[in-house]
Amino acid sequence: MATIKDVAKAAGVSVATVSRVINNAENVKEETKSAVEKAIQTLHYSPNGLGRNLRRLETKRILVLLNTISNQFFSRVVKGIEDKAREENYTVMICTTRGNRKNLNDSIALLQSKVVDGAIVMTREMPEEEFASLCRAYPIVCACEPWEGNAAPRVGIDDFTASFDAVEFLIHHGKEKIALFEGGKGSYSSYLRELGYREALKKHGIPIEEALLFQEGYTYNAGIRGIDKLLQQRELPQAIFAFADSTAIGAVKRLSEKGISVPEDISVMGFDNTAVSEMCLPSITTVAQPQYEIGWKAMELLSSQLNGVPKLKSITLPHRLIQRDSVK
Amino acid sequence: MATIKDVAKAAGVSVATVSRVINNAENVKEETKSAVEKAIQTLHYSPNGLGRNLRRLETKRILVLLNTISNQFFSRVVKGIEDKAREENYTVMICTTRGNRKNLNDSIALLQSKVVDGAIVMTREMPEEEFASLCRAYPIVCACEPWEGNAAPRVGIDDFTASFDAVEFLIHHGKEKIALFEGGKGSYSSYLRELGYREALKKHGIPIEEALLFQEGYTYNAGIRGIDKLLQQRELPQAIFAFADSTAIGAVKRLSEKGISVPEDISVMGFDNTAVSEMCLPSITTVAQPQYEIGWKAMELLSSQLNGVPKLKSITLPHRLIQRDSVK
DNA sequence: TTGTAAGCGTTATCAT
DNA sequence: ATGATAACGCTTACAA
Repeated sequence: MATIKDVAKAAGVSVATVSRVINNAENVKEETKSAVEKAIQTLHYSPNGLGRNLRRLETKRILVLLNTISNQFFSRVVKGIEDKAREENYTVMICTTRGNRKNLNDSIALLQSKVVDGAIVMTREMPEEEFASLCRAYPIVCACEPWEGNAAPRVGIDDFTASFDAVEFLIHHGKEKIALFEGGKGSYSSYLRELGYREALKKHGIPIEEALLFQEGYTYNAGIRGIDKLLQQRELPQAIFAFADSTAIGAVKRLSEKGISVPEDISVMGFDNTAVSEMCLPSITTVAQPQYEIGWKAMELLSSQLNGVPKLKSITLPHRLIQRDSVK
Repeated sequence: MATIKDVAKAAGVSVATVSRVINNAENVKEETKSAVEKAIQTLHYSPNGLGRNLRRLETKRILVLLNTISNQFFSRVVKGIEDKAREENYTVMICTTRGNRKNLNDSIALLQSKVVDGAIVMTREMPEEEFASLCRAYPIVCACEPWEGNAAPRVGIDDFTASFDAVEFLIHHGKEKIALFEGGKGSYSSYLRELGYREALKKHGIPIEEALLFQEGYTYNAGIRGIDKLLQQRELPQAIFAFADSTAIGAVKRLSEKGISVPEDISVMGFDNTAVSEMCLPSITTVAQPQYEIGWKAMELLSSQLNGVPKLKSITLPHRLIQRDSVK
């Protein structure tokens, strides 16, 4: 590969001049400029980003940290991040942890070793305190997943209230016995949503049955498993509130296999308003999160942080209920 | 941020020694080593990757180039890539083009500027010849999307035969009038699959009706649009073969809205065997691609290329038919 | 076992 | 308008 030196030699100028041409500096004679450009052409020269980054101590790249990319919900958030990033001339690189601590460490190494300027983090495979100290050390913004700390700003919805609203909606539709398919013990968003559920039932004087709470995770198979457990109980609830659309869809699927139809026999409510929730039959009534905007705002916070603005506050964006066919 | 110099000073040694400690070199006295490690601790030092990469002229990172991450099909391929990459000590970074030429250029810049060592490309937003010259210049492996050139190896299925087999399967189920929901004019995989369709009909002496071929793309909405166009024709076909599961699901959805049920009134066949094809109602009979293995093999080819092995041949992996409920 | 110093490919400062 | 040259942070001969 040709380097800046080769180009300089070929064009009969100094490396400084070549650098000026590459970076569109004002003060280069038209003649010299074209000579350099010609040399660049013939040598197929392309500046080495590592050298440039090293010198400038910035990369104009940011990292998006996800558990997995096979998740419709996050992919829409990423779109928001990407669009805002483009506007600010950042390149977005996505890394996935797949729930694996080693992968997480590798990704964090990208921050430490300055391969990226900052990160937007949507997964939390790390002890709280450790994560907090990372946030203090590097430009980091959290998206979606809430946490108790505040070492980094977070952009997302109010999980408690969103859940509260959804449950109240079900209650207004005459449901009292409502099963919860939650996101799993480790998830703080799930924890907050459970609190919202409890509060809503309490407000309406409905007793809470702990046997109706299932901690199977945010996946499709969680819905399958949840139904299998639920069917072992002696009475079916009137509704199921799943904390992810795919879980809701898994539930609908298993119910239908068992000859129970939604929404005639039981109502099912999802969460996230991902594309599938509209695609499936019946379409899923769900709590919409403004995914795209969450991503956009997160990137906005990160970029201002990278431009020296002191760490900004967290942002809570509005959720809303989407009525479709799975709740009657 | 502390640099290697600061550590050297703090530990009272040279930078070379610090470097040795960082890289676990053999010949460092235990005593010196622990002194350096202590200095690293107190200074919160972490080596700057840019300097290291610049010196080594390699990054141990590879790029995965996708159109979008909101695609179940590709996310499974990426998993295969990631797992193999981990085994070989590479970090995977994903960039998306979103069909935008500028984004593609940004991503390619990562190759040119040596931010990554090589790339696995699954999108083709570029004139053939231009892409070929890129492939000659950098370590690149293609996955999934076939192309006529061979400047880079490609890992994927035999699209022609896969389609041929699927159509013959439909014919064996008594379908003769089969509509095709294709991937769009620009897609070479779609083109090959159409050829497979034509060949299968020809073999069984079934005349081809050009009016049954729809070029709406690989998306859910393509399925919706396809049905709307199809319903304007005077007679419904006996089957629809969609070149993507999500397109098949879109078709099923629209059909059901129009009171036409699958598979009773019409059969629908998908392609890819993505998770949703199993999740929806009815579940979709489809052509399975070994996504995970495609990703794994692609990474295998890339890594051998990065290790100096001359460019290897393309690999064709087997497809298979998955019978579910959408074809009767 | 350790240190010195060159060099990786840039950019930026300071002369000229 | 252009050129020398010193960084940027690291690794690695080569010397000691």
